[in-house]
Amino acid sequence: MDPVQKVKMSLAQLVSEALEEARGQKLLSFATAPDFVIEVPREKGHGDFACNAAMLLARQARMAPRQIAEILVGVIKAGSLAGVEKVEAAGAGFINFYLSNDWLFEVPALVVKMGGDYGRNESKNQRVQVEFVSANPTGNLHMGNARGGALGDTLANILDRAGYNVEREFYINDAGNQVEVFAESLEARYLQLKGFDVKFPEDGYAGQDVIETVRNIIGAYQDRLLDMESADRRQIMLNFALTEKIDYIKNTLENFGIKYDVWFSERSLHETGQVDLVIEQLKEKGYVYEKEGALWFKSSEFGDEKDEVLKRANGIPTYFAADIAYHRDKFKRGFDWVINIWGADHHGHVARMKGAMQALGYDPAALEILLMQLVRLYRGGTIVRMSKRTGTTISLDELIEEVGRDAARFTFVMRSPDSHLDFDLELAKQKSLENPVYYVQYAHARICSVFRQAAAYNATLPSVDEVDVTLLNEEDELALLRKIAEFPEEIAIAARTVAPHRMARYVLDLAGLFHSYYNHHRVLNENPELQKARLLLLMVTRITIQNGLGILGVSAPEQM
RNA sequence: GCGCCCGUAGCUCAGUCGGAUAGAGCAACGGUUUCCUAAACCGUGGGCCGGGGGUUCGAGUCCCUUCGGGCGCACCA
Repeated sequence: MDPVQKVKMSLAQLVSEALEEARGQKLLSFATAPDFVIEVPREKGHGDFACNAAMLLARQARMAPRQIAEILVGVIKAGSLAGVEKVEAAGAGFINFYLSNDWLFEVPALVVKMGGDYGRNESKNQRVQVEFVSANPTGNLHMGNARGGALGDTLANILDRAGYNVEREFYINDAGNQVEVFAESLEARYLQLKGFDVKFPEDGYAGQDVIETVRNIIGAYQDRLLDMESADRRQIMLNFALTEKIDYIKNTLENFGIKYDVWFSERSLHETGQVDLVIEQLKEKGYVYEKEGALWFKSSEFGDEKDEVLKRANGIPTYFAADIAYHRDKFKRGFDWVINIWGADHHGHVARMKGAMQALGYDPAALEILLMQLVRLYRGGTIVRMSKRTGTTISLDELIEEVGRDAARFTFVMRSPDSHLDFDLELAKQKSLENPVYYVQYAHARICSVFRQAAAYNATLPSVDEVDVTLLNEEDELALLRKIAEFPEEIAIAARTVAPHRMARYVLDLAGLFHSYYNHHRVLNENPELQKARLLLLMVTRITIQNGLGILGVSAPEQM
């Protein structure tokens, strides 16, 4: 059980009882008990935990918060809860609790017992789906896809540890207009390579990688595509290219540490008639009208700026229509929570997609769209311009090649999704404590190094029951234990607030506390009992760092 | 023009439901050190949380307004 949660719950119980007691003794008068919280005060001088019940009750009880706090403190029996050493009213009306360190001393045994599962919250019996990257299978993966990948996979890991049943999904945009253009581009390149003077489509895919793909097609088909109806030729080329591109995407993402549970094809939605079906459903519900030959969805009724076309005048459904069918399908699959990670340039779609779900009778709040801002690449101080025209664009493969998967993943999740990300390639490669990834990994390696050193002295790692954990009474040691104790709660918060970057910060903070501790105290020392206790502290620090890095998809090396 | 996101220390950024004296890293300045993993460690300075108004016991956080930056506003995706 989450150690912090455990303490908070017993303190909350204490406060609830005090409230009832005070009401019973006619010291306070209120109808409903306030929805107070037990929190960790920012200031150390304000105790270990604090409660805001008195402030929340002020209006109802018609009494100054400070006075209420004092009444409650008077009612709480000092010795009524083991480990509570002092309770006092403070500040504007806080109730501060000062605890003995006993609750922290329970932490190491718990961490050792749970091992790789330390941090995991109880099962929620809820299914959540995270859909991310979903890059067009018409080109390379770029930095936006990379950030989305790191964020999505980390978020999925967080949700998993937070007790959800998680599925990762990739939506393959293998239908629609862009795919047509892609096919035309392939055909044009093919004919050009075969010596025909055909002009390349105006908005075609002009990248070098498309030419590569066409070379591969020629390798497979030689001249056999020449004497063929254009439509047939395009179909063959398209199927080949999509397969190749999807394989490429799959491989690259696997190199990045990402494995999907489901690869969902947009084309399948069209083929099974689900796109037309969903348009019909919306029509029946009265959210569709015809204008200038096209079918429109009344998204403006759901807070969108304007209505949106579902089916063009030429009879072809839009991407939006397919996307509605897709999201309907997600809900039909029974997910309690559906999360999408989109680039901020798609924010305009949020309102209408939620609106469409609402129109279909689903809860729009169950659809969560995490928007992420764009990425700017730097090399040292100078920005790396990402231009397809000049060919200076950096793909995810190249990034992994240059800085490594660990540094790339960490850097992408380090910042809040809604903050622009400056990715410094030089910093990410740097082997110094200034590099955040290195800083955290080094903490882990350092612990392993101490263990190796201990082994060289013939000191084995202690088992929990042979250690007197109360010897860990240095400020630094207690701070480390407290941080470790907070890990499960941190996971819960990161999940609840859909904030993958919190995990990176947590692990940085933890590593910082460890480095600082390491610099001040000898683990391997002349006092055998103290040495055992400190080795145990390092063991649980290591487990927590390992688990944290695991969530981030970053390796925890034993040596650096 | 309308909508969304951002604006916090010199720089890059944190800051769960509103909580007590707003934090971290880097840079700057001062000092210590060569010790289980390596130029590391300790300390100091630095802020009208873009501006203004409001809500309340209490606002970086919520509401309104204004300024600045990014993005979006197709029968593209």
